[in-house]
Amino acid sequence: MIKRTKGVTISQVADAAGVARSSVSRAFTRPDMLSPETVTRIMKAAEALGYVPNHTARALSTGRHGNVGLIVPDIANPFFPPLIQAAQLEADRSDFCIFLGNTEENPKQEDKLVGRFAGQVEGLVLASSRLSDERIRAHAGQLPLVLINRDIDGIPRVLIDSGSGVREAVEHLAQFGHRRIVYVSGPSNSWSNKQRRTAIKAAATRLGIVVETVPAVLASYNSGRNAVSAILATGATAAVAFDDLTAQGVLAGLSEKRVSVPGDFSLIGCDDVLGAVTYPALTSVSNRSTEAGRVAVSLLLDMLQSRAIRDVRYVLETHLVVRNTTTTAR
Amino acid sequence: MIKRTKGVTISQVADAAGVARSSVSRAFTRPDMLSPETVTRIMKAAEALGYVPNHTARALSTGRHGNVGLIVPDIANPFFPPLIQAAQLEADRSDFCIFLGNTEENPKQEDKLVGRFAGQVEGLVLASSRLSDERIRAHAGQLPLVLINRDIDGIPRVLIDSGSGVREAVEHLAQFGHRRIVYVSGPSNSWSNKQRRTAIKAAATRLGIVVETVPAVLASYNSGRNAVSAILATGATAAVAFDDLTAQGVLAGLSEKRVSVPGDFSLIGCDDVLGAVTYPALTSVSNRSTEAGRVAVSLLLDMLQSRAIRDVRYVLETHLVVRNTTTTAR
DNA sequence: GACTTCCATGCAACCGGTTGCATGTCAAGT
DNA sequence: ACTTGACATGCAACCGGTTGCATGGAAGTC
Repeated sequence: MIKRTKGVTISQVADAAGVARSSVSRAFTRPDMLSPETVTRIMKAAEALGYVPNHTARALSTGRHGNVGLIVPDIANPFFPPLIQAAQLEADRSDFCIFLGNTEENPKQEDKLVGRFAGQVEGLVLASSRLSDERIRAHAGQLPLVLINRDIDGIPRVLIDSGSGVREAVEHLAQFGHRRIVYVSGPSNSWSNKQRRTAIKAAATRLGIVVETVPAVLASYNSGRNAVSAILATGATAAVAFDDLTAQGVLAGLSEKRVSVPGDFSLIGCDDVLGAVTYPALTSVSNRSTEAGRVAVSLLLDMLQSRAIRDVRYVLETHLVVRNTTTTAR
Repeated sequence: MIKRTKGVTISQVADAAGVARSSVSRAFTRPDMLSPETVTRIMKAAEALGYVPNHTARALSTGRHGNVGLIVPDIANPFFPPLIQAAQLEADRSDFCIFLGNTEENPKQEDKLVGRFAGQVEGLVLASSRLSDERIRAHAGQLPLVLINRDIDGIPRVLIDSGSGVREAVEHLAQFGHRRIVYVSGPSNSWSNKQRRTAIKAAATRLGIVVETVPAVLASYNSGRNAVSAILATGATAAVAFDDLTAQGVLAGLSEKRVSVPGDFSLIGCDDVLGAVTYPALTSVSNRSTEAGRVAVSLLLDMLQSRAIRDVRYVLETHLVVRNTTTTAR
């Protein structure tokens, strides 16, 4: 049977070392203020007792928790894990901890999480937030906030410009002679979705190509698969999907309907999260989620240190990664 | 420019409502102790000032943080997101928050995270921990701990018994006439890896089948792919991989080498995280990670409430899910 | 040897809540 | 009318640290 040791406090260490509580505190936070002998004596006593500073108490008196929150809509979406990892790594470099929240694409849950985190983190990164501008502004009034893939004036933000990559995608299809294409859209309250749709329309118009939009509701394999009938009904010869997951679903749906890719139909994903693991390997718009995670946290820590709110707008460009799901129009 | 509002404290609310601080506190935590009129008066004042209780201060005096930690080795591994989601959902039902940590498969990082979390959570779930038994025991002495896929006496644990499914996998291959198979192993410090290897050997021995082990170092697409030459060199006609990701890598490697699956070679994954999205759809051992996450958190919350440490050993059975990567031995 | 300086350390207030106990009030019981 | 008790509220200590200021002793200066 394992038994729990109750916490050793600073007072016990102080008694053991024969000093005041304040000295123990200083031994840990500002050892330069104490004589070296006192520090070692305190440290020895602390070690012997197994003392470990109480994070909560420290946070209460200093107002510094040493953690930042990161909220994402869906951990299961392969777009986010690299972003999370990079954020964690960057936070780690400054001895900060990341608290991760998953909202299941649900604004109410997101709101709740932000409120819940607010008291225990020094700042927050909201990735692909599904909240309204108003709610985000309100939260930004409470604590330092950095946004990823959400463009709101006055709030520091890191934007992955899939526009550049999507433009290349449309040009790529145009070169292959496609004249009628489909955009398989994602979540309607997603900033990226809006951005991609806009970029596709603009590029297509410029090149004299017709674009139709087929909604896939969620960014997922199944909604992509379910969208296939609608896609084929448009008579298009190629599609660009909101993301790789959706594209993968479309790929599966097409194969079920005996539509060969790229022979009969060309397909392009977005975010390049699947690499070459689909069959055939998916042509996709590159992803900068790792940089986005890193930059967002770095920006946030910067704000915390300088206690200033900057109106930063950091844009990361993307490009088309050509693989095997695109070819000449039938 | 957004400006930050500094926190409203309980004293300000007390002054505004003309009551003592303790009454404000009670209005929020035990309103039944106060007269209804006082409660509404306090609530009105709190509302007007925009008061929100300070989580840290509360945690300091009550010792209850209202969060539990969840530490996983690799968020990017599709085995974990469903587990994380389920854990979060279960925690939510009791108004607990999940703090997620990612260790990048690194025991040192894991140790650090546990220490870091220890002060801010009431309990911890370690999923597929890469720590030594000693370290885990040491941590269990500090705070309530529940393990997933790690079997240590005296510490509550939830185990996904892939043994049952793996046994079915071997029997399935035996029925198809395979006499020589390979186990593509995973991380050496993974409990699941050990469990699976043992189960395969046992089942194979019983059925008179030869098993060779080829290591894939990490549980990943690339290590699976890189293991292919070694796999083929054994002369085996089928393989069981540590997990689906590894299997997917093997699948890709085989296809590169023009070895057709299942025609020339049969392949079985583990954890069934890819569903039917590979091509051909992967036969795999089912996964109970959702239940594992839910049960682990529920167990932990239970421990927190009853302040007792139970020696629970919760086992979840698995089964073979047959798809299209297995057939008669060549 | 007296006076200033500086450094190491202690004292006590503070962070923002919670909670056991004391106090005061009012209504019911006898 | 006096006791009793229930109930609403306030007081003050406490959770475990941090930090501005006071203090005392040793070293430095003339």
